Amino acid sequence: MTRARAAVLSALEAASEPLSAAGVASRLTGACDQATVYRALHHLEEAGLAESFVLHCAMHGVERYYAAASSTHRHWFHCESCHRFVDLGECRLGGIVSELEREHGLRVTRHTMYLTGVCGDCAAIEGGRPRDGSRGRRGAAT
Amino acid sequence: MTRARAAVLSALEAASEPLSAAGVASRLTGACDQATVYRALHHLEEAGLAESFVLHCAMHGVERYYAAASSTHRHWFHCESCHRFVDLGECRLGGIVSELEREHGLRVTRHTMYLTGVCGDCAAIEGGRPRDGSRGRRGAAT
DNA sequence: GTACATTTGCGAATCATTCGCATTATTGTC
DNA sequence: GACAATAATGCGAATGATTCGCAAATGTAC
Repeated sequence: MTRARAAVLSALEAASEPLSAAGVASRLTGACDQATVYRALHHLEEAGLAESFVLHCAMHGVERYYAAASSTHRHWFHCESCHRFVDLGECRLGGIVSELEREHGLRVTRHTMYLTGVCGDCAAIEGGRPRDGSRGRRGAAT
Repeated sequence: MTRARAAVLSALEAASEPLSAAGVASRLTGACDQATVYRALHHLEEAGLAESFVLHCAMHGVERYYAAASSTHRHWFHCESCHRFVDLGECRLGGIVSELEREHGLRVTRHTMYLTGVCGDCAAIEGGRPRDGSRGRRGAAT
């Protein structure tokens, strides 16, 4: 594995939540080019070392987020107030997915699922700004 | 409701599957500006008349797809061969979502779920091009 | 260590989506 | 039905994530 790819993979593994390409790039000290980050992320996903999904959030717009692949497929919750992710743990959709697969005669190769709303921390602060609201790049948080 | 918004809404209602902004625009005879289509789609979604999700497909790239809101929340399957959507019917995630909400102390306001793979028709054609593969705009179907 | 195959950097290009602003359509009110 | 106030539309340009082309640099097999 090349240096750039290894660096991108460790960034994903070190993170406690999915990272966008920009998020990965900002964590790479020996900065490598953004095109390389994108290519590395593609490569890691194809190699089964990372999983990704596309999510829209008011603060960051539409971006693809990557997480290092764990032993089991996982899903995430995204807080629309603090813009952090909460790990929802192992996927529980197996039953529903195979049910739908059977009922509709499909061959499902992949599924995407994520929840959005307000996390416990932010809910506790009664709709105000959470304790860590300092992560955005692009404004627009109404 | 203005003419443009009404036109966009009927396009969504007439379609048997979710449409991207480009898809809506291409079905509007008395063509209105693309910016207007985007604004109308936003408006309809805010008004609860449409639902949307962002999906990536090899042929069309990342796009947001809109469907006229029916009485119940629905989910879709996207075929990676013919690039059509299959309606999976009423959402069955209620149980799982509230379970996760409780377990993680979240307030879930929205969830996104979709399946991708090969639909029955395409599977029957053994990996070949399906009967209707003539819908793409941007190349890249490897 | 050499030669060949890959990957990286850099800069420019794409593509969906959004913005600014002047013009036009809607809508409630007389 | 005409009028004023408000919101929506068209047009053109801008934005932001992502991708491409190509030359230089790195990784890998022998």
